[in-house]
Amino acid sequence: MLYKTETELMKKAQEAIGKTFNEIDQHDRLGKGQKGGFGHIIEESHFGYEINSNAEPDFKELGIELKVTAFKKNKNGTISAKERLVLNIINYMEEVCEQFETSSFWRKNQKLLLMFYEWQTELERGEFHIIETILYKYPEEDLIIIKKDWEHIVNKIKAGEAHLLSEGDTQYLGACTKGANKSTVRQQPYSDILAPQRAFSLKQSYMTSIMREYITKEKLTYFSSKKELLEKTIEELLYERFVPYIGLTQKEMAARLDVPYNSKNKAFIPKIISSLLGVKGTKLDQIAEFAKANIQFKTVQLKQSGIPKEHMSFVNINFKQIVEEDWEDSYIRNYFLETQLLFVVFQLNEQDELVFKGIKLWHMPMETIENGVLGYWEEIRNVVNEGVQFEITKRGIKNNLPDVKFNGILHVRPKGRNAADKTELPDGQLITKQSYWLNAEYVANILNEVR
DNA sequence: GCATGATCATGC
DNA sequence: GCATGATCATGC
Repeated sequence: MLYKTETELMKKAQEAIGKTFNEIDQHDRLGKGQKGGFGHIIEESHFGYEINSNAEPDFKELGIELKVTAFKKNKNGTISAKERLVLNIINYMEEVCEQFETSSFWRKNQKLLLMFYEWQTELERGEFHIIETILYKYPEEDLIIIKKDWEHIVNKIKAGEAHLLSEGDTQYLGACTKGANKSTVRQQPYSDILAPQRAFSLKQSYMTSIMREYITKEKLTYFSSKKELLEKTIEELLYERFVPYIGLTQKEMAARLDVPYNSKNKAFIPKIISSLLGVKGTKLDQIAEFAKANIQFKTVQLKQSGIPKEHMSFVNINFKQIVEEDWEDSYIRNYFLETQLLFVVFQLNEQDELVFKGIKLWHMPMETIENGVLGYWEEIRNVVNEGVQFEITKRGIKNNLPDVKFNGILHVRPKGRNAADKTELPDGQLITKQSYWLNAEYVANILNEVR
């Protein structure tokens, strides 16, 4: 079946909206023991063409690649991409010979026919519905960044460091591992070290923003202009925006940016940030560059010694999940792989005022994730699997989860409404809600190079 | 003065 | 009511 125009193809695509995969599948691909994903079902049964794995786009006459991808509903009513969108495998030997315009990524993926289905854990796979379908062309602002990401990946291969590629290195376009297992490796041109096989991918955060734009109709705001993006990286633009305020107290910053100041209420800090970025009134998670690249901001208060006043908390641990997940798809690994933190750093001066010191855009190095964080994750699982031991002390209820001294990177500590705010462990015991915290000393080391 | 259990404030 | 970012409080 040939589709001659985009309109014709999209008309056909839209016929799938509202259908389940069971209704679409004509080749019993959902039956027991059958492999192959939803993409295969749509290709074969809905569009009626042969499955291939060419370097060319699926609908090659139109230069359109088909992708079937899932979103899930969050507890708060928003939606998120279930996963990153995995594109073509990177041939390290060949990609380095290309320009962006002739690259395998661009040739295959410049126009994407995206079909979104909702992932619902309580349903059988065949019961999932196609909810929306769109012909996606990258907005100009995004394409500038994607091109830089591609160049970053290729430059790393050119430096003989294909084995050191990491998803956290780039903003929207990533190089994610793809293979049967860790031993799936490939040759690289400028080093003898075999590198894990990787594919180009659109990051989960980037996919989430597409889905929110088209499914729940959310609008994002860019803080940077196309012109600026052409000349500078997001990181450079951020520094540029923040630099004029270095040395000012929080109160002075608020005054200069015309934001109401209240030393008791830290909510004015996000307001200061959106204001100095030039998008006053926009919530930080509605800033396009932040949402798409998954940049989360964190304020840090340094004591005069340069050590943060407090450890830094993250999400609460789901203990039932952590004992069941594999490391490769564990929550904490993915969080640090896919999240960039924007540290907004203040330091207490002699008058006990908080003075703006600078920012740092940071992601956790792969090595730290695969050693330190992995070790900590394993230890939590060990303790939970053996049954957490509690001890009542004068200061409260103590548990035997690995503490702040375990590896100098992160630890687990209570975080809830109060000590009675509890969650269930896999063995049925109750425990005060616990969160991951990055150790203050570790954060201090990260911030050594704050500009 | 840190370690660590407990708690606050806010937004949705 | 809950998640999240942030901070308090005190025994050691």
